[in-house]
Amino acid sequence: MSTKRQPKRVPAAPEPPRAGSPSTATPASVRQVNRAILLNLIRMHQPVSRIQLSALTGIYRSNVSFIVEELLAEGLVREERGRPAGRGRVPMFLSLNPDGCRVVGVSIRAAETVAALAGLTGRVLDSAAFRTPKTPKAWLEHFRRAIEKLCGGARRWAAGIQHICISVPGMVNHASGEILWMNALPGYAGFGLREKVQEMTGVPATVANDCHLATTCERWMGDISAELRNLVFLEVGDVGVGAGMIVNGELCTGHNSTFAAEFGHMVVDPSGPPCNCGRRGCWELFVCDRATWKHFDASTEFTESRFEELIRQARGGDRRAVRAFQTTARRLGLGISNITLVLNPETVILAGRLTEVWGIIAPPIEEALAALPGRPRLRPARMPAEELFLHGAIRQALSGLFARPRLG
Amino acid sequence: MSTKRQPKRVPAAPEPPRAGSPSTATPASVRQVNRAILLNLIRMHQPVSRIQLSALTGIYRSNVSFIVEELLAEGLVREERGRPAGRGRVPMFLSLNPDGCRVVGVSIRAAETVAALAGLTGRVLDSAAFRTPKTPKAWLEHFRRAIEKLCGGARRWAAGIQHICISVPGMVNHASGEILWMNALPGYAGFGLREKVQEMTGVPATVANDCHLATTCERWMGDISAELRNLVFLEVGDVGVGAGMIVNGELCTGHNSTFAAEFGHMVVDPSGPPCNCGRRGCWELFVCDRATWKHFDASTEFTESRFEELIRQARGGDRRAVRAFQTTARRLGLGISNITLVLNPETVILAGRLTEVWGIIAPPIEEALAALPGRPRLRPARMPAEELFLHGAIRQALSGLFARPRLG
DNA sequence: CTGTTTTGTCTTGGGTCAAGACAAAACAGT
DNA sequence: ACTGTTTTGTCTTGACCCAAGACAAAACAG
Repeated sequence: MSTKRQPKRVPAAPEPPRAGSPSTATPASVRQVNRAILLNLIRMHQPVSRIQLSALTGIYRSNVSFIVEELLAEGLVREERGRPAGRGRVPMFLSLNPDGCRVVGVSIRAAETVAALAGLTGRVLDSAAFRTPKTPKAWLEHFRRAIEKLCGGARRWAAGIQHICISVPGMVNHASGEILWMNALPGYAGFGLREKVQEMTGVPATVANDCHLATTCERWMGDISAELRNLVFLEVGDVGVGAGMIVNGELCTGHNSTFAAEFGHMVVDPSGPPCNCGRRGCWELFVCDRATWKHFDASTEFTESRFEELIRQARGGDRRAVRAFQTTARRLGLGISNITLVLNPETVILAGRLTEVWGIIAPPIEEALAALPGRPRLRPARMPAEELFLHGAIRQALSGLFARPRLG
Repeated sequence: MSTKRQPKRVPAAPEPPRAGSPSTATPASVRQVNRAILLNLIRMHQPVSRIQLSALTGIYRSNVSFIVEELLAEGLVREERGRPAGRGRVPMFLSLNPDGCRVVGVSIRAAETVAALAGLTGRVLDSAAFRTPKTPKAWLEHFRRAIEKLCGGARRWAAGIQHICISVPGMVNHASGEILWMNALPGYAGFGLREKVQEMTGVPATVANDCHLATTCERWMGDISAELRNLVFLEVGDVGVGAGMIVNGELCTGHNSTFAAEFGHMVVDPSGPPCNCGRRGCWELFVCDRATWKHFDASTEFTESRFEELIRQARGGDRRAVRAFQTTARRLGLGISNITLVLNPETVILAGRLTEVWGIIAPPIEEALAALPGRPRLRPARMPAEELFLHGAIRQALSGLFARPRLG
């Protein structure tokens, strides 16, 4: 009989740390840490051989094999024969098993809600959308039908879904999963979204701010070489600025898990126009799309179609349109300068429709940053904001599998 | 022959993580984590028995004993017989051994430099001061003599000192230990302070920004019950505002380890007076002591003695003096509001001479914060800023012994 | 067909912790 | 004084985890 050691088959339920006491380490936490490191490396380098993982981490060959065996047994990782390259034994290539788990990411927007089913790699397998209703109760009913559609009918109701994460365009309590308020949908304020969704589906759920999810999503998709430990994400919208920030490699959600990075409401001019937050001269009043429109034509009202036309004109080289965006960009530069002085991020990521005229807005912003000591890299988001929110939710729903335990 | 397990006697040299690769966990890192947790708990709860430590952490009795044995062997912890309380075996009380190690904390100020010798508990055993010279070369010479005095003469030169940490009132590169610039002492710009000190003394050294050290010091001294994971420290000085911030339990030093939390240079009024940072309307122009003096009497120059007189008058109830501080407090409130919206800290700590009139400045600040969603606690620093800088340096010099390893 | 190289598996040994038996030292009650 | 109870700490055992290296498998080179 072989004495070959066998990996435990745990369902990978990450235990919450005992409240109050510092989370101590046990021999098992060593495995949790290394396992998470390897799973992340497989995600980033796939397809990858065991020996490459060993070289990347410093973990010994034999132990890489042992941990990978556990991942294979759980179905998170897939193995296939690699191609012979030069002499030597042919390596086995490891990659994430897209069918290793099923999660649902949901993005609530003022007009529409989208729910997407995704596998372990985060690729969307199927999605369902509905007009966002005015009341959370009606939303729940629509959401039930969307989930049924994604799962292939009421029969297989929520079968196999491991986690649901919901992106909310407003302030939420990340800890309790409660919506505190949404500008566009006041009827949802105070709604215990997470609890209701969990009750209905029987699946663990998470609720988070849209821009916070976008921030972690940008990092998730980031370069392999340069791990971003300090970055700021800014989404310029019609009437405001949403934002998220990663400090020392961790998303900042504030001490009571409700908000942080509300850069839009920094006062940059105490004698400026009143903001509906109750103060005067908030930054977002100067840089949102409405403000850009006002710079262009103060006499007519802002509408989406007019703004799109403005973008087209600016791209076409229309002087007045270009100047409107330049004015906004200078004010963006002022605020980003403030942010840089406070956080000294490595990268500032900009999202929103005005990134469609990146060639126009980037120079004035860079100019404002030029004189600063720790000048950050500036770049547009990798995809439109709406997609970032949805993919951020999917990523967050998957994060339990990839997260390292906190020790100490 | 006994098979009793014996603790390794390692000199506790924390290995730097291999650059580039994520730091993996080994069975040894488990011990490092738990050892750090126990040492911190002994510091905070001393005198404390092994059984109490076991209850606080969840680490089993036997293992607490095993780890404590290691700490005793290294001389970091001291054991004494506790008092019998009720029946049962008399517990042994553990506490930090003040003579367990020797470190030196140094605070460079514009006028004076102070060097202090301290033991494991952080209590100052002896100190030496000298006028800060204009050039770093002369400073090094003075510093050598100060160290000699602290060590009891040239004979026992730097003997037994485990670490030196130097607080600098300016911008430094925490990673390289280089001074980038100091407002008050321009001659030091570009000086590789850490390397020079290490060369001269043969002792590992750290160089850090004064307010960053004060920030971690306030946390170190913080309540046992409420571990502060998000706090902001602000020091209002003659001409500027220094600051530090802790996010998710970690000090934020920015992506290139040079600065962060430069709240003083947030622009709060783009049409305000010019700042010597090259921009206009920086916050510190409105809230520094000079600004307060100007609110009181714009016709005469600011001097230290006049400002002290102003404080006395305000404390005495002089209407005009009180109003000058109230004006400053309102502008402080504006900036702290901005900071709150960005960081959502649990606590904001204020230091500087204007905290001597806390009863006058606190209400206007609280008023500005009242309407915010995540209203932070506001409190004055536990000790004068100069002492915080020095004790912060001492604490930082000790931190290697108390820090947990980073895993992942 | 043999030697070399590369990749992965299996065995061994050491570190770490949890669990519980055991010892020591106090008090309570008789 | 003596015994039982309670509390604290020590020692032993077993399980988990990793590093190191022997060994096996599978390719190419000559």
